[in-house]
Amino acid sequence: MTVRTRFAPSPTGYLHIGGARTALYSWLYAHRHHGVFVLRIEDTDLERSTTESVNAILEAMDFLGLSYDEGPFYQTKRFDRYREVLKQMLAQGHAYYCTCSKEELAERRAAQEARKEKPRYDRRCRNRPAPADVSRAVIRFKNPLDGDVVVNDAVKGRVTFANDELDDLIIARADGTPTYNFTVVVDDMDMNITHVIRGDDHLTNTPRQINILRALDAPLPVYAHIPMILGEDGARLSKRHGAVSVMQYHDDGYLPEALLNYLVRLGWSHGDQEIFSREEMTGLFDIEDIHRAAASINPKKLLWLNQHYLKTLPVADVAQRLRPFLVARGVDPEHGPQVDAVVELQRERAKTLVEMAELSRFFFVDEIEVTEPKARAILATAPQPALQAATGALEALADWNAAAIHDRLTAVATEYALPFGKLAQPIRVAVAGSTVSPPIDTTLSLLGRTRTLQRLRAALAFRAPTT
RNA sequence: GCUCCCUUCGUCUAGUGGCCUAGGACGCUGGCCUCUCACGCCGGUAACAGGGGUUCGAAUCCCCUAGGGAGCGCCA
Repeated sequence: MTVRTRFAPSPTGYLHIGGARTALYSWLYAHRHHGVFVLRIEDTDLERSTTESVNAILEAMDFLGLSYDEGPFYQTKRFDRYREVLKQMLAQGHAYYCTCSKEELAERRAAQEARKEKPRYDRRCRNRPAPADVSRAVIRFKNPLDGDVVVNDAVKGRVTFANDELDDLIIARADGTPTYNFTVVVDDMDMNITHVIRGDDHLTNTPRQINILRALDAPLPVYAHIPMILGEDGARLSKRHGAVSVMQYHDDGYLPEALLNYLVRLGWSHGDQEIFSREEMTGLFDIEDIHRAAASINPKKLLWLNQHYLKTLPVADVAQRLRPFLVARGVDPEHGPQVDAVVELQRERAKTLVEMAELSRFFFVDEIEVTEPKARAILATAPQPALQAATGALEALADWNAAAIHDRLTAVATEYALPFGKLAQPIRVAVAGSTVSPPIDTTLSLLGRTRTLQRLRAALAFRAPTT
């Protein structure tokens, strides 16, 4: 039997980090077993579902490279099928019409809560004959009254629920539209889903779904309820916790490789291994190795992984991804050194593409500004004669390369009895506009003779009026 | 309130009765390297929620307590 997994988001917002991990695990499990990964959009809540959300989710899946073999299927396009199953269940006595109004239900619920009871439907319509007018009635599932439902969860183990804890849930609204617990069951059945991997907030829904599946005489899938992801402070993830949207991470300069690696390790492990390529995780992933407890997000570790991939991915690849970030900062990547060479230099000092773009800006613009007070101070107190000598020496340099530049600067420093740093720092500020840059020789060689000399002269002039 | 789930360093985790005076990673931190910032390398810090059992032996098995989480919708 081929493994078939699915990811079934509801389009009521963007794809966040928790959903992405659920999708990843389902994707990995399907690929690991040469199975099929299905994408299904659960949009039966007409009020809250939007096409913008659908697009946002699709975009995020694409960014992460979580391709689906089937779908996206939309539940709103399957209403005929749901109606058909509803009709069948009614006919077979597995479901019944209920005419209790929302208000009545709310009243009874409040009363139950006041009595400190578990709020649940009292089944008063269960044994009544079907009402003549069905237009305002909902349809409820006739849950078994006694016995237990055992969920053999692949992550949590054997979990038992008593049927008398479960009430008769609504499977179709008064307007005829089906509800979640019913549509998942029908879809998982129709789509032959063999492994349901989802957040453990669904664990308590599972016995109801199993009961419906049994009423439909359908085989049960394997369930794997993975723990939730918590925010940094251990509280449930929410929009208030910052960049939880996958595409926000994209915008912040994170690589999908890093995100995937971070996510796969959040709740799953393979011994002490930390770094997993997509191929490795696909080959190694197993539900058995999923951790049972909730995990808190650790942004610093994600950052570390991101830099790891910036450092180890092919230079040309990183350069290609850096370009849009340069452009977004008003920089023309063609108006300066080879982006590949810049990446080579910056990737061990930047943790994100955003940071890399900002650190590299000075290579591509015509005019730089020195705004940092510390940088300005260095220019103001620079050893003028040495700086002048260095400018001259560089101007006279035959071959403009890092080694030659280094030789000259060392010679000038020695001549003026300066530690190398005393000469390198003012030059650095002059050309990069900052106290921080890659090594001065490689920086100058990449920047090019013209821009280097322009900026050195500007720096000398900057000092001139104040002397 | 009821039902269910969870509990190893700050965080992610290894660990499935002796290999554990509990390992790795991120972070933090001391040092080395050094023209700045980084990278890299070497070292340090820090945990089995608590209490009872079972056992020759328990992070690992059982029970209780505490704490955290989820569900209890004509949301998904």
